[in-house]
Amino acid sequence: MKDDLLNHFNIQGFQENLIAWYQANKRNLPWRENQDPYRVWVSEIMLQQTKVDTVIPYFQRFMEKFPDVYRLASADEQDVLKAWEGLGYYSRARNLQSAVREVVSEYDGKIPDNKEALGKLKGIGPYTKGAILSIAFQQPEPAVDGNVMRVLSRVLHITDNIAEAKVKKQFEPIVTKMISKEDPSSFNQGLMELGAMVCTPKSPLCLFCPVQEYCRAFLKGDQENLPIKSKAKKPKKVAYIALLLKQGKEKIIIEKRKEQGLLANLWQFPMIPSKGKTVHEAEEWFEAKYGWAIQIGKHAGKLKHVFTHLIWELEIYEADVLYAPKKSKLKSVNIHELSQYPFPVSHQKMMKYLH
DNA sequence: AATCCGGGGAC
DNA sequence: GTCCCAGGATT
Repeated sequence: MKDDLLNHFNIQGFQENLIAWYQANKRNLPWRENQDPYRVWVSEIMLQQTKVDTVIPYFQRFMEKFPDVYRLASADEQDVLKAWEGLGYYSRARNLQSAVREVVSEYDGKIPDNKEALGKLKGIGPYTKGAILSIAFQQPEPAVDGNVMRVLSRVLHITDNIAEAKVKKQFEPIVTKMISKEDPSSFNQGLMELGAMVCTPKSPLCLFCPVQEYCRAFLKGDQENLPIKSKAKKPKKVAYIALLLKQGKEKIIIEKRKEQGLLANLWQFPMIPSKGKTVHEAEEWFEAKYGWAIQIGKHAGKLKHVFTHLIWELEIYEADVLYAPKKSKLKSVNIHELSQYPFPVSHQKMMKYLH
């Protein structure tokens, strides 16, 4: 990327227009009620790859349940995951709690206000570090997210592929040069708010843009073609037989997922990799893996669930327990107790087939 | 540098 | 269907 991007750029004029627009037009959001570093932190984690409107109710409930670092640090991880249920990227919740526990044990419960300590906490990367330092502590640190890259690639007419890590990193020194020393919080949030409300991915509202006069892409009529971003590859399909496995009339069998990887530590109905398997082979696979003898019965429906890099194709079957070992990975619970466990959305959809 | 990690909403 | 969202961790 060229290093003379800002040579003939009116940084002060850009700052003034952006901050004035932000102050006049910013949305009333729950995490903007004050600058409590804990609230800023939680909101920034929830907002990773997640829209504002999705986050709002989760943030409200999370703050009622875990109002400060001590309440979150001492909580049961399953309760934290339950509060995160449906929000996705569940490692965010587990990393957040792990980092909060470190803040309690190593920093006397006070969230660090320097980038060295903050950046070492689990789940806090370059963006979140800069967001907390600028918003909660008024430090002129860059916070480069997707909005900021889109806005600045247009304003400065940057044509590098923003999907590349090295290109992303190059936005940080640029923001460091552009950021307001007087109000870094409003500057960073202003860039993001502008990206969300005006400088949108498609059909940006340039006629209402407070920094239109500074925008090189608008000058060239190029705003619709920026930023440049290579496409992600398509997710792979994986087929499963998913079981509504009953034990008697009231009990249903569920299973806790592994500690690592996809949907870690969430609960699910038992799933059998079904590629090339007959129903009978699925029963045998299940007995070999769990030691439970089962009988698969009626086909109850099918579900397709799309992840970022994966597609689950679930064939849902009712099934009955013929024999259960005394000790098992599987758990037998009353149907009315299912709501106490954190389930991924795909398996919440499965619950509709229960009767 | 590439891959993994959710879910939803706008179009 | 496509895109992408206040990204980070792992390999």
